[in-house]
Amino acid sequence: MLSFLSAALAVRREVQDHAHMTKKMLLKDVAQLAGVSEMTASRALRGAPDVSKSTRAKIEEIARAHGYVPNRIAGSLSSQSVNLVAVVVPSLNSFVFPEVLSGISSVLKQSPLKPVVGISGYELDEEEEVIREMLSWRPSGVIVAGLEHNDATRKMLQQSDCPVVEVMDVDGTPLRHCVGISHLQAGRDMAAQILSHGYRRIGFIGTKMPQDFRARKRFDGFTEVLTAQSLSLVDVEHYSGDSSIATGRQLTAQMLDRHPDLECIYYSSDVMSVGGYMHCLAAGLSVPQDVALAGFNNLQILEGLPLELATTDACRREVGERAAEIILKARESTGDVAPICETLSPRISLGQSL
Amino acid sequence: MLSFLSAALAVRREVQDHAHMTKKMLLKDVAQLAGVSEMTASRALRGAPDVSKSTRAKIEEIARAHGYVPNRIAGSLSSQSVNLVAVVVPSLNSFVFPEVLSGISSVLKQSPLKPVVGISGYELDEEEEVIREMLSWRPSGVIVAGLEHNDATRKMLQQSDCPVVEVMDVDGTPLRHCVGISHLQAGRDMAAQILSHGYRRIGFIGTKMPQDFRARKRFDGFTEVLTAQSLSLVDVEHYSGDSSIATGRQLTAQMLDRHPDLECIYYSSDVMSVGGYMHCLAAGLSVPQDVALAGFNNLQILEGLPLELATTDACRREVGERAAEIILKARESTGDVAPICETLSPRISLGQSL
DNA sequence: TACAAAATTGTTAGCGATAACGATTACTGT
DNA sequence: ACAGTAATCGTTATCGCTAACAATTTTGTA
Repeated sequence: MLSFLSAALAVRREVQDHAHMTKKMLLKDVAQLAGVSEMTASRALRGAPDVSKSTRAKIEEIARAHGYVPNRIAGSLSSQSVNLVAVVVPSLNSFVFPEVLSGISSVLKQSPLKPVVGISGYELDEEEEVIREMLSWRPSGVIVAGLEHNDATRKMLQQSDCPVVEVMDVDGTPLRHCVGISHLQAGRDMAAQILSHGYRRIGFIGTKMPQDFRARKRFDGFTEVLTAQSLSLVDVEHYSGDSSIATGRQLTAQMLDRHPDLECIYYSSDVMSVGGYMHCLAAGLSVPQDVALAGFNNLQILEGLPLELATTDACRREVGERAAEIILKARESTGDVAPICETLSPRISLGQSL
Repeated sequence: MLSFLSAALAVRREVQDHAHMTKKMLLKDVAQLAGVSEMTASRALRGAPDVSKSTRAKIEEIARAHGYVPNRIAGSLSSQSVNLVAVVVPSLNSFVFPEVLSGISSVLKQSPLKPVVGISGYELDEEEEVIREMLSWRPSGVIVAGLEHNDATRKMLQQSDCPVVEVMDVDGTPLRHCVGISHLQAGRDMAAQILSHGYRRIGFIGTKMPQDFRARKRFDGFTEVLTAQSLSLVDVEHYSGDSSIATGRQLTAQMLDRHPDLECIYYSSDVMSVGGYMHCLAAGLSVPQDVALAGFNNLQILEGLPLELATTDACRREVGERAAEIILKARESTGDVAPICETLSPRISLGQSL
């Protein structure tokens, strides 16, 4: 039953014997062993042209046999180029950014560029530090979530001579390139949908606004439409910390407790609306008859629930793809690329919860 | 209502004016402007000693004013040290690794080290490439999920002169350091629990085994205990691709369709067991009366459900913390650190689904 | 066969920072 | 005021690799 384990062990032992024989291999060592100059070895291992088939093979063979791992620090310093793209996102727990990353990776795979992720924790000062750290490695591009940065961050990004793409949001002035959706409009659209379904007593549950600019914009767009109809939110609840199903459930319970006649709740995230739905399931409330629910992001966790919850797709994967394409385009062209700003159209899924 | 937006715009414009005035600042430029040597500027900006309070202040001021971002490529090449820790995980979508990362980050924050994430996609050859890439940057440490690697990967990791910690699993022979739980034992324990509750007609739903060694070990441990009781799994379902609630729901529906008399299902992941639970909710089945469910990982999404699902906590955060601590310890001590292997004890939560 | 063009290899000079050590200046006590 | 030590600051030599260009070999062709 465990045969695959013992097989693995046998292989490992065999390899360990070779281990101590080898010391830190340098390009110089490979070159010497191959009887060529460092330059030729360098060219061969990089796949550069101007190396004969035979010597290239010999060099590659020696490098592999000795487990040579090129020192990219030295290489990058010399060639003045780093095949990394800095990707700065607020969090990886929120279920939303992994998909953006996935879009970025899939596009970058066609190139030698590799994404490197930094986490800003929804804090502008932390973001500054993360970006400074990433820029100190002189990446080939920067993709950063959001349009809001502190002065120091903006200055750094502008002075960096690599392409910068701000993603996820288009409501504001981008530093240069930008891909995303209008959260202001997403909020407005969902409000319109909710109103068109006849709901009037509406509540909102969302993150502490100063932390999450995009959630704030959705909130603003949402209330803007309500106000235009001379309506206002019956109740608003703000939480700090990560969104979670548990928090969504708890806050929903509290809000419905305060306002049993609430007709609809708009959440700043699907994770929260799922929590709200869980409360309804546990409390025996039927959705949308007793209360209607709507979230945001169109996260994967919505799939498979007994009921399809209303949401707005934030085009996360596509945002990642487009951003990466802009980086690639800027890399190819010699001069500056004219600022590109792509506004994607978020799609509302009404599901069965409205 | 949108006042915070226009404020942001005003600030941005002001900054842009400065942008074009500055070119690529080098340490040499900072030094020159401060009227000191490169060395003093370097020392000042690094916070190294042997710089007077006043000159340090002057240099820092100039650097900040001109938006100088040190070139860590040059710095690292010179100092032969890189303050990065490579973290290689199979996926970020699976809900499980972000928490490991979080544990790592929290510990590394006490040091100058920063984690850098690489994704191996549950493929050993992809893992090899990712690790080669990371090692080429000469990190101060490597944390990699799993004990199974191909020969080339093992060789690289052994030859690298930085500490290597394999995490999440202890069933096998670690290259050197290792922190995790025994998945074999986790499988056995859950089987024992399920049997002790009287269930006999049991099914299993899990990932395609060759991809995920730890899921395979849980499966092996699980069936081992069943076999010891002369029992065998009534049904086994394997899926490929990422785990998701939708897949869990669908496969559960299919399995219960094939075997309506099934008493209990063990899943390789909580994401899947939640899906199973969703099927039960939708199909009007009561858990555990009609069917008992058990998952693995103790993911956050379990919190807030109407019913607490049985699971095993994989100590993800703690694993990350311990691994980072080993890296730090190895960094401090001059010589080699004796191999450390920490086996954490996974805690089973029975919840109400068994 | 010879000679230019093409293909392959080698040489020189950094890339931008820092370690190590040397030089200078600033204090300290008597 | 002056030796002696401590606090600052500067000079030199890399770090490991790669552009750019020079040198060499191979190839093609008249």
